[in-house]
Amino acid sequence: MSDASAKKPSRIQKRNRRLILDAALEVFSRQGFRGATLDEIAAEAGLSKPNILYYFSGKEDIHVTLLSKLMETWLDPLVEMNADGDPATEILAYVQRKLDMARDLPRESRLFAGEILQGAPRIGPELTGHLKPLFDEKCALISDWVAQKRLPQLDPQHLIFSIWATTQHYADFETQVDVLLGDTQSTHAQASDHLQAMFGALLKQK
Amino acid sequence: MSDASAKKPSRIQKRNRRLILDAALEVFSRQGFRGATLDEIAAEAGLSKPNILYYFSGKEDIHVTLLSKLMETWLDPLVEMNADGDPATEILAYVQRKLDMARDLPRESRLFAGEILQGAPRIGPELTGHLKPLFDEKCALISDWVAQKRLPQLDPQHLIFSIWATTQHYADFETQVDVLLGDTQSTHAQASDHLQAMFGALLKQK
DNA sequence: GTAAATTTTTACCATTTGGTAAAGCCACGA
DNA sequence: TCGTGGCTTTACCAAATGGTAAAAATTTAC
Repeated sequence: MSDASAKKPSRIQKRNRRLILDAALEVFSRQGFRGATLDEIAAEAGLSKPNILYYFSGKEDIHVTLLSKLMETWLDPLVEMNADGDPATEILAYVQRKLDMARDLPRESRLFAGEILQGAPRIGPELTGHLKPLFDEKCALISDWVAQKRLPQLDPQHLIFSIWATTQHYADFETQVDVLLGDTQSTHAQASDHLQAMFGALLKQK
Repeated sequence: MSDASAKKPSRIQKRNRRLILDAALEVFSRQGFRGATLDEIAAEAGLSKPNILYYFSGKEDIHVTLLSKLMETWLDPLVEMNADGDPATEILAYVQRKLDMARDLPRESRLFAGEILQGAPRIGPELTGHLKPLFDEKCALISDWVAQKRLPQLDPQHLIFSIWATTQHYADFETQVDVLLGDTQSTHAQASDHLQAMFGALLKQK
């Protein structure tokens, strides 16, 4: 009847697990799974390596935990896209939420990008299990909007790909963006203006 | 007086260096620099590890060689964007070349993406030395087109980012695209249609 | 305050990894 | 046929890496 996960975590457990996950996010997002080392994560977290293995059963456990927690956050902006609103407004608001998220959670974006780049060896099931149903649902919604002539003819699937690609680009390719733009302080605002204009032009053409 | 690189490479040297670089491209593009191992590259190339180190001075040498060779190919489509052509036509043709390249050279795209994701520790100088001047030049060209009213008001820098992001997405996030589209045979054609429509709408609005 | 439970450290270990030394192999010209 | 130079293999090595055992320290419950 007893369950290992039934006990409520102590204050120390909560603090240290958070320290570890935060450190691991930093390291995994830059080095990928195989490139990251427990020593590096330990150093970043300010804990000893065996201490880390007291809280997680291994390197993979940490990585999987990170990816699982991330998935919910990641899908949230898309979930919020509502069938009741104005089509173009809803989609442009989604673009904005996605762009804001790339600014606020760049490490999460890179973690996800790295995992997909490597062929999604550890997150594959989540993709088919969680992402795909939501993706299909929202594609169907956009298709409906098109059928109702509330949007011009367009390809819902590739529209969503374009939104993901353009927004996440600012997190995943941040290094390149920084090199090419110099030290502009207003990158986010410019990106927002551009993306709103671009997707606006696509969605509002008659 | 003698130079190590002066001797012309033998047939065997050319073949084996190509084998190694091809294998390394496969491994580095999936695992990143630190995640890749010489053993894996050796196995993929069908050579022994010491034999690989006979042709390259180390792991980093292979990686840098790959990235250097890649850079030229990578910038080519942008170089071809011509000041003499019709603005919208030139830009849309660039989008198409970039998309074709993502289809034809997905490993190269992922290699580059991985390097940028990791903060460009080994390609940084190439970015400022080669990419940035070209980027600036083409941004200036697009700016001119806008100033001449041959294009609507738009942000050249972020336009180019959007082109890179949307086209390379099909290579870098191939795993995710495959999961979400099922086994469609016509992904490339659909992507092409969508991107031409999207960037067309932006460039041709009055 | 003290015993029990939890957390942290110390001291390891087996495997993997990038890299080296040197012997062996092999093609080819004299 | 012999030697020479380029290529390949065998046998290593030191450092790094993921992980473990168990003692030591600390917190918590009573």
